[in-house]
Amino acid sequence: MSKRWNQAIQDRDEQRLMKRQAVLTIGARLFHERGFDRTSLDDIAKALGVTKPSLYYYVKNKDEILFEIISISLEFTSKAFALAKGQGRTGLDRILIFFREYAVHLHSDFGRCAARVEINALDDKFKDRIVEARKAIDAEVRALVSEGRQDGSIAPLDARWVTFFLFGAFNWIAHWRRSSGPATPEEVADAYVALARKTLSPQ
Amino acid sequence: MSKRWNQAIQDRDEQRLMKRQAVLTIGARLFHERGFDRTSLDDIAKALGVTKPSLYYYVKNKDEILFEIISISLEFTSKAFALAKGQGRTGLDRILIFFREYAVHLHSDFGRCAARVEINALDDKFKDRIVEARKAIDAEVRALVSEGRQDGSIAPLDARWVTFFLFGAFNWIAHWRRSSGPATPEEVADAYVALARKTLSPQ
DNA sequence: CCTACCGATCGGTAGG
DNA sequence: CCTACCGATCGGTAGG
Repeated sequence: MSKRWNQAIQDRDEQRLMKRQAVLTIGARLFHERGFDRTSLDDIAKALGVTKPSLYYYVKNKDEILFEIISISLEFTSKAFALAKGQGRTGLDRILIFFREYAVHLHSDFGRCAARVEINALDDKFKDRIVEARKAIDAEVRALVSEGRQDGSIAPLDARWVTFFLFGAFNWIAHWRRSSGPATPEEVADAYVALARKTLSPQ
Repeated sequence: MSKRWNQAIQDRDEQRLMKRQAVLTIGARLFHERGFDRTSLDDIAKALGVTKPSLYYYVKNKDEILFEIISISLEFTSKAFALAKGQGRTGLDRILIFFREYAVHLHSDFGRCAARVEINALDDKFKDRIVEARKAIDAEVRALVSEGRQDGSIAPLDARWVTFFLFGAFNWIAHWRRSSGPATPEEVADAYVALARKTLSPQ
């Protein structure tokens, strides 16, 4: 096979991946704005300038679009966690680094959609995988709380409650933030991290 | 008109109101579990042991069911706020009394539904009224934060951020709490109020 | 309070 | 990547 042939295939695959990404991004935006059930595949296709059947060249079905969006968001969240574990010295440090990354992520199309859109519509197979991944992240943050309690950087709080409490506070950003708001994502993140520090720190 | 006649009418009206209440309660439960769009009027009717057209004797349409549920929840929230203002001495006291009532409310069918279900499906008239009522409550809680800052019971925090932060933390209860969970509503409320106190209190 | 029904929407597919 | 279409669901109504 000539180089040109390989190149052509690679370009085609790359184009396809990029277009798939466009489907997911527009999907995330519309699902977040109108909700999953109130967004039709025609809506997504229209926003991309194609017809509905074309979408099936890039995704298997509507459920897969939402599942992929949430998967990508969860991968980002895991990376934020790894970063926090690598950079932070105390348990408190690590949690705050994580939540700062997470707060900024909640301002992106994927982050917003993943945190806000209900997954009820998905079938059990998809739903279970998402619930499991979320539980894993929840468990990791709880573990950081325990570390922080032991190294003295975090007050003796119930890890379970405070983790739910903080995820709720942060996830809510996806509900009220408009992209055209007055504050930047970083400003919101800073304000929220300061409040999280106050909630967690000893005394 | 005889007494018996008046009594009969009163009974009929009362029965109708009670049945309307049953429609709303079942609606709230199903909307919370499956989402508004994924709950059909047939589902609600079936759960009540009647057929769909019968529902129209008690409510105007599907939108009105959700709007009424949220209105009732917002009325409860306003009452909680009035209670807090009457009982609390400091700004911090008042906010914590309010959020304790609110946290318990979030365990009821109406509270859960109002805090979790998206209102996108409603037409603008309904939606605007809900948004306005929510803004009013938000403004009242912010005012309590300012009071607390002045009387020294609350740290010098940005009232806007901390109010969003706390509402997010509490509203999230409606997302993860199962009625069959290990903790009682009061235990959850106490744990959350303790965290809110830590977030707000000076030092 | 029910039977029967309409009109619209929508996910997905056939076939090219 | 498109035209044309199917089958199912669902809110709401007619008429009793």
